[in-house]
Amino acid sequence: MMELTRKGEYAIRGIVFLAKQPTGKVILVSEVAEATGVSQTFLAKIFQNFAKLGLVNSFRGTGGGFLLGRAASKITLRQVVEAIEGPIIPNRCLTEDGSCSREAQCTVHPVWRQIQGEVAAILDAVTLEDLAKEKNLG
Amino acid sequence: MMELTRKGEYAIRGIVFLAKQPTGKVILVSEVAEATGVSQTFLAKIFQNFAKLGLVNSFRGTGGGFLLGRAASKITLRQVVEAIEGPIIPNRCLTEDGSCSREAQCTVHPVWRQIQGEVAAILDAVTLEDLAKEKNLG
DNA sequence: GTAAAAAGGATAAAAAAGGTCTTTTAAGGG
DNA sequence: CCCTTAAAAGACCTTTTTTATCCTTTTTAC
Repeated sequence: MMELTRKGEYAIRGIVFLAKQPTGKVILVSEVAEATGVSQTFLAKIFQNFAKLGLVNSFRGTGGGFLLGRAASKITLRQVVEAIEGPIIPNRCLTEDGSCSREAQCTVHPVWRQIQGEVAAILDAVTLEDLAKEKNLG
Repeated sequence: MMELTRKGEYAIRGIVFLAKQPTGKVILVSEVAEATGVSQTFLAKIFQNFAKLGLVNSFRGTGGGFLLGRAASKITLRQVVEAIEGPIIPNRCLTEDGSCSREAQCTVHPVWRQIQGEVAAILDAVTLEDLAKEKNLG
């Protein structure tokens, strides 16, 4: 349950790699793919997705590539995950207000809401800046 | 992300319906299916699954049917969800110790662990007894 | 023995995930 | 200013998973 897809996993690896680069440096998808061990074409699609949402900026043609769309400290893990996996929705009936005809009586409903809230809060609290830091070994 | 499948949703509806019945009363799958609005054959599979794990008891033949395998207060929502959806694993690398070669360096890892822990705790805290209670309206 | 009910196996349609191929855009040399 | 080449963007295809459905078998009460 609640498993991140490969796409989501690759997405995080890729954008964290970008976040580790010097500010303003343009990086090729091929570089990111090699460094993260992800298929280049698949990663390219993921980055397209990021670009549409402004999480990364892209430049086409010779000399093109990608860089972060804003400071690493201004991109949360939640934004990254939701860009690729869609909103955090543990159950269909939380998708839209009123879509769950049983909402008023449904005792499970508040549990999903609670999970949704907790997960969102955890992911909101982590930025790419945090993730790009080298971890203390030992 | 983290969406419960239909199967998981039906499973919860079905077993909560069982939990609402008088203790010891044997219920047909067809009854549960009708009451919950789920295809009978599909629900039957789900209940077979529950039976294997002892969450419900089943009786074959004439006069057969299902009832809870133990008191509703002793069955948690987590047990129900994991019976159908499998363990709560937000990322593949949490599946087994050592399976993530990057674990030591991976800065994302602790975030998934935290999510896993929070979600498990929320689901652990809810029992079928809680879910079977009529909700206060108004 | 017959009918009722769950168990189990096989199959199939639909959706999602994963991956590849073609097109468009842009830079730079001649 | 055109041609070539590098690179992202977008369209397309394949595989796997989900979501079922149907049919046969086993079990049990009467």
